[in-house]
Amino acid sequence: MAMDKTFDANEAEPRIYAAWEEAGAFAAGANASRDETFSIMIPPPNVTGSLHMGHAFNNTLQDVLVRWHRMRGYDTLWQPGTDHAGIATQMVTEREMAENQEPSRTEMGREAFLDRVWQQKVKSRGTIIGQLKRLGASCDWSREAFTMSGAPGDPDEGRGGNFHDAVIRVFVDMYDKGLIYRGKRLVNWDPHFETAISDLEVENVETNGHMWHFKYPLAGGETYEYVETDEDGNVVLREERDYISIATTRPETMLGDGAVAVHPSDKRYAPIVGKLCEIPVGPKDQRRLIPIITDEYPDPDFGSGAVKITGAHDFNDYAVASRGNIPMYRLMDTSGHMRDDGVPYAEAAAQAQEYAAGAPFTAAEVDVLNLVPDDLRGLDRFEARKRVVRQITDEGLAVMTVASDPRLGKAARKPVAPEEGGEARDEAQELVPLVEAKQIMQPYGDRSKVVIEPMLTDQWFVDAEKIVGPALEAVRSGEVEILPEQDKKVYFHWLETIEPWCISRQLWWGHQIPVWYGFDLSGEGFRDDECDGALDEVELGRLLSEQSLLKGNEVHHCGFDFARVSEQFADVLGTLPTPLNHARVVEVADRDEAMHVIASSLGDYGVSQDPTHLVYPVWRDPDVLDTWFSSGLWPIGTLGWPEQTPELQKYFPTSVLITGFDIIFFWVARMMMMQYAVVGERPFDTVYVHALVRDETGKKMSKSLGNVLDPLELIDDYGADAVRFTLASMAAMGRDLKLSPQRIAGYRNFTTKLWNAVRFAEMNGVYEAADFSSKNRTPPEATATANRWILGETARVRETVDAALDAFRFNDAANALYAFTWGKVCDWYVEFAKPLLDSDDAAVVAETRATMGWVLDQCLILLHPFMPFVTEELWGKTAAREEMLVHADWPGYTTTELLDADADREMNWVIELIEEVRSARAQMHVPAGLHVPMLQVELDAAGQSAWTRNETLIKRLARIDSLTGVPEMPKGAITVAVEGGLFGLPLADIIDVAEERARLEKTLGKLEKEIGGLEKRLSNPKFAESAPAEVVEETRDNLAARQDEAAKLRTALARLAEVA
RNA sequence: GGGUGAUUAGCUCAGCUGGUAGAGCGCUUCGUUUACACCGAAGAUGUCGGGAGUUCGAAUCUCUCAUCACCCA
Repeated sequence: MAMDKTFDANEAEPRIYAAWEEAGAFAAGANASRDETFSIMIPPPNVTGSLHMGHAFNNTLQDVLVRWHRMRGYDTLWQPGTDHAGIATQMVTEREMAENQEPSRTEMGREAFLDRVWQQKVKSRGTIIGQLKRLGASCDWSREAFTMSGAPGDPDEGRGGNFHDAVIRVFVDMYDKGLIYRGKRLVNWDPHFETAISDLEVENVETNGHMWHFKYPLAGGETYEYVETDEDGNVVLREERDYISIATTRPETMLGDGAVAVHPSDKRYAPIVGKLCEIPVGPKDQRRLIPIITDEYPDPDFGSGAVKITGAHDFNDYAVASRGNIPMYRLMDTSGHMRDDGVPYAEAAAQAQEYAAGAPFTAAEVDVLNLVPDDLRGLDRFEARKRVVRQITDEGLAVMTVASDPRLGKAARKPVAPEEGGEARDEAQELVPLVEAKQIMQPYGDRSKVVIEPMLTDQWFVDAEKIVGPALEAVRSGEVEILPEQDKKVYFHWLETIEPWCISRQLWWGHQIPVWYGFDLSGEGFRDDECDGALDEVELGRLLSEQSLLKGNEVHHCGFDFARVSEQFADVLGTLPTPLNHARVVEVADRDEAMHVIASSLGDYGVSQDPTHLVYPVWRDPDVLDTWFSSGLWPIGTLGWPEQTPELQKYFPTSVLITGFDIIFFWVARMMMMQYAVVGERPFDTVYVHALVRDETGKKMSKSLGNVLDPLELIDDYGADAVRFTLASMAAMGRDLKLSPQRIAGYRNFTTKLWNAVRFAEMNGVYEAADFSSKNRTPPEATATANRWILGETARVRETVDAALDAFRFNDAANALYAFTWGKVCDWYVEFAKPLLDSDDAAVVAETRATMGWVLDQCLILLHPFMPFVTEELWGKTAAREEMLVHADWPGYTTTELLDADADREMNWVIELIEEVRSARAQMHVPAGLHVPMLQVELDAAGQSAWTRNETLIKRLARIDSLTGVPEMPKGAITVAVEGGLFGLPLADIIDVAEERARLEKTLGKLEKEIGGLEKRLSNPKFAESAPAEVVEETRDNLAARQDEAAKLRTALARLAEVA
């Protein structure tokens, strides 16, 4: 069998992967030989996603651990699957629908749209899975899960488990326990997708913005003395004012102001606290007056120190408004346009004025009011901003400043050119509106990339504070380990200050919230004047009025399905007077339909007086759950919970979670909270948090920067093994890794190196010599020092790799294997073996073949978790094997068993000698191919026996043709000094004496520097006292050796001087 | 503003519990030695960001300054 010179990754990888799958090599429990389990849940990629570098990194690390444990005989499960990724998938699907000119989402309606998304899911699911397979991920694909499996419309229903049931069950359970509630709160609203999103889905980006300064005139033209003082209390400004100055970055929200707040300690505004001021925008006749209040929130040193309070459109203002019972007026609709509903402005403003004057109000009443002036209604929020600014400025209510005010930013300060009449103007006199150029943090949706609007809406929340306790305690106590250490702090910090988690999304693709609403028929207390337990006619009349229904409150119930919820509604109805207690609960599409249904049903009853004809319509909450609510259940959900499946029993809690730091909050923390909340157990023992993959300049890879390295292209170019090995070798804990194709090429070369080492063995009959079929091969007995040495080195690297992987030090493991395979096996052992394989002694040849065969097999085994393809290929190509490499037994031999200290010392001496000779030759320009004689001046007993045993290979590798003992170094020879020996190369005629002197002096210089340091250390009496004995001894030995070598070099230099 | 981390060879980075600096890539020179030119041999380059402290001894521990990055407001 002749092997090619290189490994053809493109040809071999798909073939090998198919063979693994064919053999069921990745199935849960495959190759298990012990009871311990090892399980990993894949962080589910988005079902419509494609493999990026972060996935490649993340999954390489998982695969290394999984393959390692599987080979070690653990009962191993790598659970794969994908995430339905609510917003992302809905976005992708809608984009494709638009490209194909299909009807839009709203045109086709919810049910048809969901069918369409399911099609999309089925279509694109294979992409990411196929890409993971190309990477070599050894997941148990027969168990592939999906975070929405079993949901209505799932074309695969029955296969892939029923994640949907688990999710709904958890929602209901948490609802029943009071951990989930509905509330009107300020949430981050995405005007593009028209849904609420969680804090974590908001990206704050520093952008160039403006801060406008406006005057809010005091009501009734009142004035006060405004006094500003410096730090020492000296008055720097004193003037009569009839306004309060407000700075804002969002003028359009002024329309919804409910108050102006100042800090209670702010003396400047103390005279006007409690008075009213006027919002300087809107129709002049209906200018709204709002109170000036105090609150701890305004920073007196920032801006004017006075802050407008718009509770419905700013998170800080929301807090102030909540504290101060300030009405929160919603100004925008779901798409970020100024509201265009409700009564005309004049009417709304009049109502608001009553609230400002102290009239009682409810949140619902306030929310109905539209305080957008008629001329601004329906405008985009940014357009409205422009108009508001213009209106105020035109009216002269902007705070003015000189044109040279540095706060205006560079553009404003640009001097006016003379030809434009600039010289004639006195810039300092010209006043312009104070619009500060300012860097502001602008919130953007992480998916939509549009500016997020804080919006006051009804949403569902998880009361995270109530379930955070066990998640915190588990990490504090060490029940769950988070690596690296620093990420624990991040975890703690977030959980300790956790906010309610908004879990409802106004999307269609997702788990629909299992809550149904109905009209609250008992809310206002029915009168039963006739005391007959039946509804009075007047009440019926009231109910009949749709207007009454419109204003009525709603009740809701939560349950696993409609059947269960309808029982709950029926129970409530049962407490109502006749005929309502006879009503039949029916499900309708939405509130509007419910209104018509109940009205006509009551109408029927009015005529027929037959209570059994009455129906009570309920409608389901249209919202779906945040994707992370379901992926938070990934560990138990994929294992079949709520069923107590054997897999759940066996593999839960899982062993390790490997994930990027960017989803510690999104996912890790939530899995912790939810697993404890639902099953009361930790989801995993250890969390290994890895860094981000960046480009070679350290920038985050992003499509917009165009610096993405596509792992699939890299796999095409260099092979999956090279990509994997690169990632593993760079996986030092806690640091970003900067990836360059050059580095991957380097590791591709490594696979070639390995390939050719095996090729060499194959060409030298290694694989014909022994039986490679047995699964449990023991290390061969070796007599030759080189063979004994490499056995010890093999044991060393095995111990290093296991220790490193045990500690999640992937880079240490990979680098140790690289150094061993290339630096020890290829650079030295293969070279040492050449003369041995050429030996006339058949026993030596046989022993060397056996050793080489075994050592190379160990390379394949130990490298397999990192480079599964090339190793499997070589494993199968070289011999008939009992098992594929993927199921080979991971070795357990130790240095205690295999490391021969004498052989180790001897071979290191041989290596040193060869290196010294080579170095001397190269520096002295001795032709590389020339075989030269060598003289032995001094050689101790150990050196003598080392030489004898390894003569042929030393001669071969150092290009020496003979060794002759001489009493002293001849003049003009090249000196080679090693531990316990002094050699010379008598090449006086071909070398340059001056050059040889320079070479020796340089080496001597280095030695002397070292000797100086060592002597200084040893001469310090405190060193001998305080340092550990072995350190002192080591230092002494070291010094002696250096001094010995230096002495030899000095002698050599002296001889050289004689020549010159 | 709060927090976390980083600063080591030309570049990208290792260096875990303090013992006197390493790798890969790049660079220079040499090389058709029958595994490999995706190779081999040899070589050069570092007051480990500045300063101070603890210690017999600091890249490593402490403090401080500077610069950069990321996360959260």
